[in-house]
Amino acid sequence: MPIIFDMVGGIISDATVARLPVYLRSLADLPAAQETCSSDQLAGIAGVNSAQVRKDLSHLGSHGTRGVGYNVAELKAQLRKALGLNKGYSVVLIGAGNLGTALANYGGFHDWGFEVAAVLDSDRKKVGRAVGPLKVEELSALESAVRSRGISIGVIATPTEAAQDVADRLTRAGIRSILNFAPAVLQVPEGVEVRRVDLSTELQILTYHISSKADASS
Amino acid sequence: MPIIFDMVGGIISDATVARLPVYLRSLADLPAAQETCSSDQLAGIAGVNSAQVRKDLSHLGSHGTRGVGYNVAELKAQLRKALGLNKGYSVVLIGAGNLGTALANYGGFHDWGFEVAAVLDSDRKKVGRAVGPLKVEELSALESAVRSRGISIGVIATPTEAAQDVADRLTRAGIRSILNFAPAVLQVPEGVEVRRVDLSTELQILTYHISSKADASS
DNA sequence: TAGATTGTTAATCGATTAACAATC
DNA sequence: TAGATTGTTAATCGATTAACAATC
Repeated sequence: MPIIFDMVGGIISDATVARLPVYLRSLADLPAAQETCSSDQLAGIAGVNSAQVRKDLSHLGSHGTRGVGYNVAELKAQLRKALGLNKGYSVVLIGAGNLGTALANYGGFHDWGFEVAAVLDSDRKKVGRAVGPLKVEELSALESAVRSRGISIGVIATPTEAAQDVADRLTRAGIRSILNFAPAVLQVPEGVEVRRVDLSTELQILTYHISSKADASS
Repeated sequence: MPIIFDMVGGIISDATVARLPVYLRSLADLPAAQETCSSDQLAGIAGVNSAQVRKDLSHLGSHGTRGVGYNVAELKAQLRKALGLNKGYSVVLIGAGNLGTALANYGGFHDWGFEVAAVLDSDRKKVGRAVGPLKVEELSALESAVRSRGISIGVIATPTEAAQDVADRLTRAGIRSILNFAPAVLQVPEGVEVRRVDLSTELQILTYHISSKADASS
């Protein structure tokens, strides 16, 4: 389990880190005029316990005001800073199929300072095709693209069979952060972080609950 | 926290349920000839502790054989059954943009018995457009589609602003399981399960680690 | 039998949350 | 001041895992 030292010298757990983007997102749902926000209100929007909000935010060295709450603008800035969103990040996207194309065109990327700097595909037929402002490149261009364009994040949107090979290439090129949309469980060296986003896993978790509710009521 | 009774009358935690699809997926990575699989091997592929594998599988009423391991085919069948994958599920997809189209065309759906039975969009310009074997329909067709086509799962692939309204419509139509790709935190009534899949959240978790590693080494 | 591996217990570990003193 | 809300402690709760008897 990765343990990261925060600014105060303590630790921020994975669970807390995973909630920070949700808080940031939740703050956007507040009325624009609202300058201050209580842990209770934020908890309501984010769907968590208010003590948890306060505890999570205390890791940021965030300073709310007792009796008042958190300054919304300040809190947003602190969350952005904690998440490292003050820098820009270049992303390489591998796989220019349906999903890859959708991801490359996804506007939400830019809002948080992410830029798709390269789209690669091993399929010769896709190479050269336009994807947003980019052209699909050969997969063999991966290493040079990563190095020359300062890419720090790899997004895998290939078929399952290709995912492990792509992950290997990414780690060999020095990438330490991978977002994997292929329904594969990747093996990567120590120090490389993989986040797996899998549509079928999510659907299967839903169906588990559907079918166990049906069982319970029969 | 939703607590579900399993076949043995005990409970299966959310964490365990979330690992079941990963085990199922991991079994596919075994050599085709391999008939039996130990918890240790499965743990290696799935990236978890072997005691956890055994504990998780024990909830299924699964019966491995001491000294031998788990019968692969049998275990697959048990996982599928536990996840409710023996039934088919009809899915309504709302939002026929880049992501929605990619999801509708995603082949992995079918592999697990999911069928996209309707694609809806509130944008008149998209209505009528072909998406795979379907035609995009008006959002107002939601309720009748859900009822007449036996739809039990809603997938939201709309812009953020529209997501809450769509969630409201889905729950009003009787949907109890929602997969939400919009970067919104949805408010839904008790008993409705929402799973949120958010690209920017995932990327932000990655950047947290990138930037905190950079801090630690400076 | 000896070796392997499960199923399960008990210990550990970590995460959540209630509660409340501090304080705006 | 009185009311509100934070920051933090301590209690609870739950999840992970080491360990090992059971047993193939």
